[in-house]
Amino acid sequence: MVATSELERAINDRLADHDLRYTSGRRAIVEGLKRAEGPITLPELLECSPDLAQSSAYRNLSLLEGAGVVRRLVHGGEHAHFELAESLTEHHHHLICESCGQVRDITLDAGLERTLDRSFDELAANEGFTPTHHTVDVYGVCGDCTG
Amino acid sequence: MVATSELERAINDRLADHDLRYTSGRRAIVEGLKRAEGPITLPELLECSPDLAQSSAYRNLSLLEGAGVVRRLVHGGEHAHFELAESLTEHHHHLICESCGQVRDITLDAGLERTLDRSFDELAANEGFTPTHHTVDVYGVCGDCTG
DNA sequence: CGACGAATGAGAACCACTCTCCATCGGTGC
DNA sequence: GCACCGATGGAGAGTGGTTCTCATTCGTCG
Ligand SMILES: [Mn+2]
Ligand SMILES: [Mn+2]
Ligand SMILES: [Zn+2]
Ligand SMILES: [Zn+2]
Repeated sequence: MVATSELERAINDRLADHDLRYTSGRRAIVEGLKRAEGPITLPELLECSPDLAQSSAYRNLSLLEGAGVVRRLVHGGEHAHFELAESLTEHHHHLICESCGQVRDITLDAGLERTLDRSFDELAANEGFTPTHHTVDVYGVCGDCTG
Repeated sequence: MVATSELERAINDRLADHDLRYTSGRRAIVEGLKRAEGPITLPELLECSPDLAQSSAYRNLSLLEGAGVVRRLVHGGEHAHFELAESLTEHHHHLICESCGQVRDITLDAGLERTLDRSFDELAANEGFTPTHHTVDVYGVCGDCTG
């Protein structure tokens, strides 16, 4: 799930499964998300690919989300953030700067992830809840904002 | 931080610190949040206290949030959810139903919380990030929606 | 080429939430 | 009680990120 051509094929397959074409506009979005250091907002995406139309970018991000290619992160800030879906990259979590809104990826120890999953399964079972996935967000102030 | 009168006093103090009065409308909001089984949306809050004006409720929720009395939870759904701040209740996390949007509280084992905090401190230090708090959200389907 | 459905893009619409503005309230000093 | 004044409430307008509309363009398959 890491080699570029492999990733392109996986994306193509998921789009095909949803009767969607892998057009140049969609490819530009995926390229923008790949090039980014972490999750980015739509304005940031347009900045890096200025020939994308805003409405098309939003529409295609939603379609890509539905096809399991893109993940949307919604926090308190003004814009949602977008990144490639975990199934195309790897399971991870986020540092969120409460000052500038920047989001960065972090990866927890595999053992800790396993402990968390066990704990969630147990808690959820007690509530009649069927868990599918989880998110861990660490809020604070990033290095840029600390000065 | 549990006895009702103690809680009322704490809320009063925090409001006073922010030059805000503990008025009947704000008390109604706090009562609604206390009565609720978990985090609720503004429409749910108005349903339970129909004489609140929407604009006043939103304004007072924001003021209460600023005063550290209320916490706002923002997920992907259409409405934000509101609950009493953790410093007035206790640190906990959330189950989120992806079908109906309902949010329920869960509490992790204290040892696991400590492990998480250590892990976050370490990860954040490597990134020049200063963590202040964290959230853990477990997504899935609730019992009501499973049938 | 011709046809037809999918995709695009400019702008309108949506809607949760915030702001504006004025009436009212509540405390303070006289 | 009364005048004053900042805080509060309520109705409605405004904001802005995101989604929808619809006419046009594109891709694909005969
Ligand atoms: Mn990420
Ligand atoms: Mn909660
Ligand atoms: Zn920052
Ligand atoms: Zn549900």
